[in-house]
Amino acid sequence: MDGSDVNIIRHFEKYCELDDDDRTLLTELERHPMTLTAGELLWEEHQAIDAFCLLRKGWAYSYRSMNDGTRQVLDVYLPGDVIGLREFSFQRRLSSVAMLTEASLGRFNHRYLIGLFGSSHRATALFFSMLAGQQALLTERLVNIGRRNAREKLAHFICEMYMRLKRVYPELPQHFHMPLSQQMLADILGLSSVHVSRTFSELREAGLVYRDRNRIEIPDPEALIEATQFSDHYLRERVADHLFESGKPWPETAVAAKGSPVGQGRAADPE
Amino acid sequence: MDGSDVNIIRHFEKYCELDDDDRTLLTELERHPMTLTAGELLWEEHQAIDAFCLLRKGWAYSYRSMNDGTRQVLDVYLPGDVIGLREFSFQRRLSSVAMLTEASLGRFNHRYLIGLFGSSHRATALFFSMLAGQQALLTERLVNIGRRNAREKLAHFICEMYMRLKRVYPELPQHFHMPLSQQMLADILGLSSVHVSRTFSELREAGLVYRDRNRIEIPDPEALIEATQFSDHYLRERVADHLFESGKPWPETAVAAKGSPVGQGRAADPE
DNA sequence: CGGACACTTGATGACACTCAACTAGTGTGG
DNA sequence: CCACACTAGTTGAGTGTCATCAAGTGTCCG
Repeated sequence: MDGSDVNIIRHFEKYCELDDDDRTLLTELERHPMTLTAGELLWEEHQAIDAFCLLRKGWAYSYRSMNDGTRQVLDVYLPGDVIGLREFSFQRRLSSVAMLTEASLGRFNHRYLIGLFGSSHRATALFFSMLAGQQALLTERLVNIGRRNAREKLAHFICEMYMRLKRVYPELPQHFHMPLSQQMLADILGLSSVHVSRTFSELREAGLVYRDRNRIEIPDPEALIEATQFSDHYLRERVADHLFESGKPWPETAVAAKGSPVGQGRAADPE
Repeated sequence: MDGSDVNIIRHFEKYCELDDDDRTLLTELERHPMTLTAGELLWEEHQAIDAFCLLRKGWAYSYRSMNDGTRQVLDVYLPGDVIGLREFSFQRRLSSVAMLTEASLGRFNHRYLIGLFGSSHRATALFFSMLAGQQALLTERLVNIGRRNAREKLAHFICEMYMRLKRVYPELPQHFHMPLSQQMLADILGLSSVHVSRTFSELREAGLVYRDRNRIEIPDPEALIEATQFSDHYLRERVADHLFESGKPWPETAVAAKGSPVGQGRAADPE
């Protein structure tokens, strides 16, 4: 289950190879963890920015509150995720962050991050990669909210969580704990909580997803993936190691490729 | 008008201060531009990734195609924007990119970017900042699509474009050229083109936005901003210069702040 | 002049929202 | 141990926003 601790450094190495110096630099992130309880706020929209956080244990989420009292959840964070990276270049928080469970967090600030830029290409690439990965999650959620119906939205989201959890906990069985109320799911998916309830009933009747309180069971993952047309492309970020070998960079060697689209002619491999 | 060229380096300096070496490094990006015509594809989803692009002139957009033939637009790029950064750590394109107008692009690859990580903290921070800024745009669009009705969606989007254009072209008057068909707007906002048409009529009747083909006029920007509750927080990214001075980084000096949320007590200034 | 394309307008219906009543589980206090 | 409150979720009825389909207008362009 997800009570077991995640080895953060080992988790990072899924994104980008690291050497011993990198690892030493990054263990700093875990030196002075703080603990928050479920429901507690990490920070709120509009506050001055003074830190980023590495989520070591537990679940968290970020959200924007609307004037009419509704809200939109932007991210759900799992152990190993870095919170607040997106606000790197802003003066004030763009979203609030709160805990979904008891959680342990390591803090670090801009100077640490910029110091990292100076100390290690690989660590820099790692953070760049994590930011890119979060962005990929966001674009997928955008598609989900903009272009799918309630059933597809919910099924797709559950698929995504399943896949993300599997990445963090490779041994994850076909049932798992997902500490998200139906109201929270509604805030994530741009639905009403009532409709989330109905949609769960639909998925249960279709035999795709069973739910009991916060326990989710996916009897047949393949079937769910098929039903939602889920593709995990956007969850497979990894910085190829050979990129760090010194090689010929563009644009120095670029041939002016006037009029011919980049990559045109290189057809996508059949998956 | 937006026919006039944007000085890219000067544009970058709005995001992060640069020294002469940084500027020299970055001018490389413009050395071998390529030109694409309106409608032309830069790349397609699932293709192998071999480059990023700096948009020097013109407009572009990225999108995801759905199985049912609809699509979701993810970004609209303006001169000075970097395209494809989000795919930094992926093997294949997550979205297709096409031109909205004739456009000029500078290409660069991973090695150039990673080389930059080694050459300049400031340039690294600049790219980090651009990635963060694009993510902020995405989160705002997520809120827009998830939690607002058609009228608010359209008005908010027009506000956003107006503000973004003003950042690139400070002299922008209250009317401007926006090369987006109603179908395209529908694909951006998660609506149907028919409903976009109706919504434009509504905005016209409310006296908020007048439209003639691709020309948009905002007679009273203040009124529109007020009506949409628009806030430009998320467009104001900038890396503070003092962060580059050597100072005490966390987490080395972090005091374990057990149980007390980061930033708690620092109330947001009244805006 | 004809055809393509972008947009407009009307009619109809589906999907999801709101409101409201109800159930089940959980915690609290007497 | 039971009464009560509180929360999360379920279900039904009525409503509304927006999608879809279809017909029609205007403009551009050869």
